[in-house]
Amino acid sequence: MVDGAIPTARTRARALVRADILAEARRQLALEGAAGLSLRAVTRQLGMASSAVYRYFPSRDDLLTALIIEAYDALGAVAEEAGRSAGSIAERWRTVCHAIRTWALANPHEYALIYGSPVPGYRAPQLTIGPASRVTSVLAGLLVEAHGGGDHLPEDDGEGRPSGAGREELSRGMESNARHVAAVAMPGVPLPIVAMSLVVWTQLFGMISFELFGQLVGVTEDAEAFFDHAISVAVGLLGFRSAGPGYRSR
Amino acid sequence: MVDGAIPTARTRARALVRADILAEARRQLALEGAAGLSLRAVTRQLGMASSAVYRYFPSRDDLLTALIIEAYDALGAVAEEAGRSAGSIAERWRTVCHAIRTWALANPHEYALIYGSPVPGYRAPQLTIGPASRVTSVLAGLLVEAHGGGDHLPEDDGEGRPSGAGREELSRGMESNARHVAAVAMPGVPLPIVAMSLVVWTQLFGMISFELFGQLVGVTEDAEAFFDHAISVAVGLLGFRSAGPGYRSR
DNA sequence: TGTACATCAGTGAACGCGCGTTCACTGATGTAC
DNA sequence: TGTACATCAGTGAACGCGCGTTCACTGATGTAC
Repeated sequence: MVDGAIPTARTRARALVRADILAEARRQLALEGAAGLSLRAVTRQLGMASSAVYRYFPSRDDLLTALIIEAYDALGAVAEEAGRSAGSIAERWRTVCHAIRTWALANPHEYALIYGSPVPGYRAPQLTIGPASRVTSVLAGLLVEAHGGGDHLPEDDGEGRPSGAGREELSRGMESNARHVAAVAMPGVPLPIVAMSLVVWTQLFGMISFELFGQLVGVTEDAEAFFDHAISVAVGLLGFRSAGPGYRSR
Repeated sequence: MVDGAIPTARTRARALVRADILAEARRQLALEGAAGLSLRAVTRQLGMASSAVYRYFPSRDDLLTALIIEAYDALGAVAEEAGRSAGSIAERWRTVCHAIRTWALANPHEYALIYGSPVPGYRAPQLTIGPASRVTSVLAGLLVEAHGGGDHLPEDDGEGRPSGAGREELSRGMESNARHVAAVAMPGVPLPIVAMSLVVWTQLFGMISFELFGQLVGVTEDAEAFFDHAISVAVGLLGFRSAGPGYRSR
């Protein structure tokens, strides 16, 4: 079918069945996790012969790839929408972080699929790179906006250093890391801030993973309060103008 | 066999075979990950009948539990030894963090087993809690030492607040989290520092997980420099006395 | 508009595989007298 | 020290299961003339 041509009944049916397979696979992923995903179980649930799925996905791995892309896209869309919210950069940063956590809590297996331990024997193809970068692009975009737009840093020392911790010089290796990341994702953002953003980025996902994977059980009873606190710290470290009188989600 | 009695030949043989099974299971875990661990493969490799393993482990899950405990204990031992190194608290903190990362890079599947996405269908029994807390106890211990021992905070404002970021009041929920953690693991450490330590803790493991699980590929070429940088930030946030002229591992 | 042919979604049987676990057994090791 | 019995590590066959993938097929849908 050429782009723009009228789709035939067959083409339309094909798209529907493909969507059915993906939906059922997603459902089973949510119940059992990636390791429990089975082509036979999916087709059984759909009332098809197990061999029929090969008309749509060449192998189990390709189905898994499709699910990974879906997950990245779902999270990416959630983050992008949160990034478009009103408020200061700091407030939008908080909103994005909360949106990511909320999505992760609602879709734990999908989150584990993309941020957990790699599925054994599975190698992520290049296809997943684009969707994977959507979330981080939103966070990077807020930093770019902060440094290109009107929201200046409150205690900027003129060389873009964050206040307080992180004042140290960047090591040669770290400066090279930051330079590379800045070139790809954060043009115009001072390198010390870029470096700090990487620290904050790993903290954010580390915290969410710990919460989801059970490492916080018995440690932080109030996981939401902990999350809020960590984001306050991050906002401070990134030097955003203060978000005003105490942001609280919900 | 009563404690202290002379072990019979049978008892000694039993201990050896049990160790063989665990060693082979560990080897397969390192190659394939937890999902690829199979009782039959283990016994095949050892030249035993597949049913023989049931004399040692009642089920696959019990073998997995033993491996999890082994992994926690191995990492715990590494961290404890690093914690006993010479130097200031800040230097020892760095040493411990590097030891954790080094162990994780050398034993990626073991790390994934304990800090990655939960193994589907497996529920960690209470037995794992003790070994699991060894690593974090080392980190907590350094903080306790810093506040009970001679290493005072450089810019302590008298209420134990870390300098720079994190100056904000703790929210009610976060204060309760910190109070609980302090009671269990960090007696005498001011609550704002306890709160900060949780942020730093999740950053540390988030960073290691991201490195191991491939999320840093194409982002931080020099992962070691990034790790160093993040630890510098953490050391600053926790208010340790400066580690002196630039610690660099290797 | 009608016909002949090409496409292709879906079928059902089969292949070959590996898994965890059970069970009746054998023979060596350990224990009580 | 020797004998009778109990313990228990290890065997090998079997059960029952589910998996991914292949393949020749059928019949409905689409296309070219």
